[in-house]
Amino acid sequence: MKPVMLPQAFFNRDTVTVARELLGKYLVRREGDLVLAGRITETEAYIGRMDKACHAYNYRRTARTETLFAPPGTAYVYLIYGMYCCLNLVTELEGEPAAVLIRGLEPRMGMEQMAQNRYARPAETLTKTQRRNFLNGPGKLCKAMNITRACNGLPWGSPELAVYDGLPEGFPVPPEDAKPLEIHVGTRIGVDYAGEDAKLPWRFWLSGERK
DNA sequence: CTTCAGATGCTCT
DNA sequence: GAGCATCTGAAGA
Repeated sequence: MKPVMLPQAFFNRDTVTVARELLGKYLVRREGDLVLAGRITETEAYIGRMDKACHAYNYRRTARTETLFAPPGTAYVYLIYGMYCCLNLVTELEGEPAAVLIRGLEPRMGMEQMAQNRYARPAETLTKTQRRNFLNGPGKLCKAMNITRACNGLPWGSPELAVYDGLPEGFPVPPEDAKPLEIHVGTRIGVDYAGEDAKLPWRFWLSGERK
Protein backbone atom coordinates (compact mmCIF):
# COMPACT_ATOMS: atom_id res chain seq x y z
CA MET A 1 0.00 0.00 0.00
CA LYS A 2 1.32 3.40 -0.95
CA PRO A 3 1.72 5.91 1.86
CA VAL A 4 -0.49 8.98 1.60
CA MET A 5 -0.65 12.11 3.70
CA LEU A 6 -4.08 12.40 5.27
CA PRO A 7 -6.21 14.96 3.43
CA GLN A 8 -7.10 18.11 5.30
CA ALA A 9 -10.72 16.96 5.17
CA PHE A 10 -9.76 14.14 7.56
CA PHE A 11 -9.49 16.76 10.32
CA ASN A 12 -12.56 18.71 9.28
CA ARG A 13 -14.84 16.34 11.18
CA ASP A 14 -16.12 15.56 14.63
CA THR A 15 -13.12 15.70 16.99
CA VAL A 16 -13.88 12.47 18.83
CA THR A 17 -14.05 10.62 15.51
CA VAL A 18 -10.75 12.12 14.41
CA ALA A 19 -9.11 11.14 17.70
CA ARG A 20 -10.23 7.54 17.28
CA GLU A 21 -9.22 7.34 13.64
CA LEU A 22 -5.76 8.80 14.19
CA LEU A 23 -4.81 5.61 16.03
CA GLY A 24 -2.56 3.48 13.84
CA LYS A 25 -1.62 6.40 11.57
CA TYR A 26 1.98 7.64 11.34
CA LEU A 27 3.18 10.97 12.64
CA VAL A 28 6.09 12.12 10.48
CA ARG A 29 8.53 14.84 11.55
CA ARG A 30 10.98 16.33 9.03
CA GLU A 31 13.86 18.73 9.60
CA GLY A 32 15.88 19.09 6.40
CA ASP A 33 17.00 15.60 5.40
CA LEU A 34 16.14 14.19 8.81
CA VAL A 35 12.97 12.09 8.95
CA LEU A 36 11.43 10.77 12.18
CA ALA A 37 8.22 8.79 12.40
CA GLY A 38 6.07 7.01 14.93
CA ARG A 39 2.83 5.09 14.94
CA ILE A 40 0.09 6.88 16.86
CA THR A 41 -1.04 4.76 19.83
CA GLU A 42 -2.85 7.20 22.13
CA THR A 43 -4.99 10.31 21.58
CA GLU A 44 -7.44 12.60 23.36
CA ALA A 45 -10.19 14.89 22.05
CA TYR A 46 -10.70 18.49 23.22
CA ILE A 47 -13.69 20.55 22.07
CA GLY A 48 -13.86 24.23 23.02
CA ARG A 49 -17.55 24.62 22.24
CA MET A 50 -18.59 22.70 25.35
CA ASP A 51 -15.58 21.10 27.04
CA LYS A 52 -14.17 22.64 30.23
CA ALA A 53 -10.93 20.74 29.79
CA CYS A 54 -10.19 22.55 26.53
CA HIS A 55 -7.98 25.63 26.63
CA ALA A 56 -10.52 27.33 24.37
CA TYR A 57 -13.55 26.35 26.46
CA ASN A 58 -16.60 28.44 25.59
CA TYR A 59 -14.67 29.89 22.63
CA ARG A 60 -12.18 31.60 24.92
CA ARG A 61 -9.83 33.44 22.61
CA THR A 62 -6.39 34.47 23.90
CA ALA A 63 -2.89 34.64 22.47
CA ARG A 64 -2.38 30.99 23.34
CA THR A 65 -5.70 29.61 22.09
CA GLU A 66 -5.57 31.56 18.82
CA THR A 67 -4.14 28.50 17.05
CA LEU A 68 -7.18 26.41 17.98
CA PHE A 69 -9.30 28.68 15.76
CA ALA A 70 -7.08 27.96 12.74
CA PRO A 71 -8.02 25.64 9.83
CA PRO A 72 -8.20 21.86 10.44
CA GLY A 73 -4.88 20.03 10.51
CA THR A 74 -2.98 23.00 11.95
CA ALA A 75 -0.43 22.08 14.63
CA TYR A 76 -1.24 23.43 18.10
CA VAL A 77 1.82 23.19 20.34
CA TYR A 78 1.93 24.62 23.84
CA LEU A 79 4.30 24.54 26.81
CA ILE A 80 3.18 22.67 29.90
CA TYR A 81 4.68 22.72 33.41
CA GLY A 82 7.34 25.08 32.16
CA MET A 83 9.34 22.26 30.60
CA TYR A 84 7.47 20.13 28.12
CA CYS A 85 5.56 20.66 24.93
CA CYS A 86 2.33 18.98 23.86
CA LEU A 87 1.32 18.45 20.24
CA ASN A 88 -2.28 18.72 19.07
CA LEU A 89 -3.81 18.73 15.61
CA VAL A 90 -6.68 21.16 15.11
CA THR A 91 -10.03 19.67 14.09
CA GLU A 92 -13.48 20.71 12.84
CA LEU A 93 -14.41 23.77 10.82
CA GLU A 94 -12.10 26.75 10.94
CA GLY A 95 -13.37 28.91 13.78
CA GLU A 96 -14.49 25.94 15.87
CA PRO A 97 -11.74 25.64 18.49
CA ALA A 98 -11.04 21.91 18.89
CA ALA A 99 -8.09 19.57 18.60
CA VAL A 100 -6.71 16.10 19.18
CA LEU A 101 -3.82 15.72 21.61
CA ILE A 102 -1.21 13.18 20.49
CA ARG A 103 -0.35 11.32 23.69
CA GLY A 104 1.64 8.32 22.55
CA LEU A 105 3.66 6.83 19.71
CA GLU A 106 5.66 3.74 18.90
CA PRO A 107 8.94 4.60 17.17
CA ARG A 108 9.17 3.60 13.49
CA MET A 109 11.83 5.79 11.87
CA GLY A 110 14.85 7.63 13.24
CA MET A 111 15.21 5.71 16.51
CA GLU A 112 18.86 6.77 16.85
CA GLN A 113 18.11 10.47 16.52
CA MET A 114 15.15 10.22 18.86
CA ALA A 115 17.30 8.50 21.49
CA GLN A 116 19.78 11.35 21.18
CA ASN A 117 17.06 13.98 21.46
CA ARG A 118 15.63 12.34 24.55
CA TYR A 119 18.62 10.94 26.44
CA ALA A 120 21.69 12.23 24.54
CA ARG A 121 22.80 8.62 24.23
CA PRO A 122 22.78 5.89 21.54
CA ALA A 123 19.61 3.80 21.42
CA GLU A 124 21.51 0.62 22.30
CA THR A 125 22.48 2.06 25.69
CA LEU A 126 18.89 2.66 26.82
CA THR A 127 17.59 0.61 29.73
CA LYS A 128 14.63 -1.71 29.37
CA THR A 129 12.42 0.79 31.17
CA GLN A 130 13.58 3.69 29.01
CA ARG A 131 12.94 1.62 25.92
CA ARG A 132 9.49 0.54 27.03
CA ASN A 133 8.37 4.04 27.99
CA PHE A 134 10.12 5.74 25.10
CA LEU A 135 7.29 7.71 23.45
CA ASN A 136 4.27 6.93 25.65
CA GLY A 137 3.55 10.49 26.75
CA PRO A 138 2.80 13.82 25.08
CA GLY A 139 5.92 15.52 26.43
CA LYS A 140 8.15 12.57 25.62
CA LEU A 141 7.22 12.37 21.96
CA CYS A 142 7.70 16.10 21.48
CA LYS A 143 11.15 15.93 23.06
CA ALA A 144 12.11 12.96 20.89
CA MET A 145 10.92 14.61 17.68
CA ASN A 146 12.12 18.11 18.55
CA ILE A 147 8.56 19.43 18.36
CA THR A 148 8.70 22.82 20.07
CA ARG A 149 6.62 25.95 20.21
CA ALA A 150 8.32 26.91 16.95
CA CYS A 151 5.96 24.32 15.42
CA ASN A 152 2.87 26.03 16.80
CA GLY A 153 0.63 27.15 13.95
CA LEU A 154 2.27 25.03 11.24
CA PRO A 155 -0.47 24.68 8.63
CA TRP A 156 -1.63 21.31 7.38
CA GLY A 157 0.54 20.18 4.47
CA SER A 158 3.77 21.51 5.95
CA PRO A 159 6.60 19.03 5.36
CA GLU A 160 7.89 19.61 8.91
CA LEU A 161 4.94 17.81 10.45
CA ALA A 162 2.41 15.49 8.86
CA VAL A 163 0.32 12.40 9.43
CA TYR A 164 0.42 9.55 6.94
CA ASP A 165 -1.52 6.42 6.30
CA GLY A 166 1.53 4.17 5.85
CA LEU A 167 5.22 4.98 6.13
CA PRO A 168 7.26 7.00 3.60
CA GLU A 169 8.72 5.21 0.54
CA GLY A 170 11.42 2.72 1.34
CA PHE A 171 10.34 2.08 4.90
CA PRO A 172 8.34 -1.10 5.13
CA VAL A 173 5.49 -1.15 7.60
CA PRO A 174 6.12 -3.85 10.23
CA PRO A 175 3.75 -6.84 9.96
CA GLU A 176 2.42 -6.14 13.45
CA ASP A 177 1.01 -2.82 12.17
CA ALA A 178 -1.19 -4.66 9.68
CA LYS A 179 -3.17 -6.41 12.40
CA PRO A 180 -6.68 -5.13 13.12
CA LEU A 181 -6.67 -2.29 15.64
CA GLU A 182 -7.95 -3.04 19.12
CA ILE A 183 -9.14 0.30 20.44
CA HIS A 184 -9.66 1.11 24.12
CA VAL A 185 -11.72 4.04 25.40
CA GLY A 186 -11.43 5.90 28.69
CA THR A 187 -11.30 9.25 30.44
CA ARG A 188 -8.66 11.83 29.73
CA ILE A 189 -5.52 12.23 31.83
CA GLY A 190 -4.80 15.19 34.07
CA VAL A 191 -8.02 17.14 33.53
CA ASP A 192 -9.60 16.89 36.98
CA TYR A 193 -10.01 20.67 36.95
CA ALA A 194 -12.73 20.20 34.29
CA GLY A 195 -15.36 18.88 36.73
CA GLU A 196 -17.98 16.71 35.03
CA ASP A 197 -16.22 17.01 31.69
CA ALA A 198 -13.27 15.09 33.14
CA LYS A 199 -15.51 12.01 32.94
CA LEU A 200 -16.04 12.22 29.19
CA PRO A 201 -14.74 9.08 27.42
CA TRP A 202 -12.54 11.00 25.03
CA ARG A 203 -9.24 9.18 25.40
CA PHE A 204 -8.35 6.41 22.98
CA TRP A 205 -5.46 3.98 22.90
CA LEU A 206 -4.36 0.78 21.20
CA SER A 207 -3.94 -2.43 23.13
CA GLY A 208 -0.36 -3.02 24.06
CA GLU A 209 0.02 0.47 25.44
CA ARG A 210 1.10 0.78 29.05
CA LYS A 211 -0.62 3.04 31.55
C1' DC B 1 6.27 -2.95 40.58
C1' DT B 2 4.61 1.69 43.36
C1' DT B 3 4.63 6.34 45.27
C1' DC B 4 6.40 10.99 45.56
C1' DA B 5 8.93 15.43 45.47
C1' DG B 6 10.78 18.64 42.59
C1' DA B 7 11.81 20.86 38.32
C1' DT B 8 10.56 25.24 35.61
C1' DG B 9 8.31 29.11 32.93
C1' DC B 10 4.32 30.51 30.57
C1' DT B 11 -0.60 31.94 30.84
C1' DC B 12 -4.35 34.12 32.74
C1' DT B 13 -6.58 36.49 36.79
C1' DG C 1 0.40 34.79 42.32
C1' DA C 2 -1.70 30.30 41.20
C1' DG C 3 -1.92 26.60 38.45
C1' DC C 4 -0.81 23.76 34.73
C1' DA C 5 -3.65 18.31 28.84
C1' DT C 6 4.17 16.25 32.45
C1' DC C 7 8.35 13.70 33.44
C1' DT C 8 12.27 11.91 36.09
C1' DG C 9 14.95 9.78 39.60
C1' DA C 10 15.07 8.05 44.08
C1' DA C 11 13.35 5.28 47.55
C1' DG C 12 10.34 1.63 49.30
C1' DA C 13 7.58 -2.73 48.86
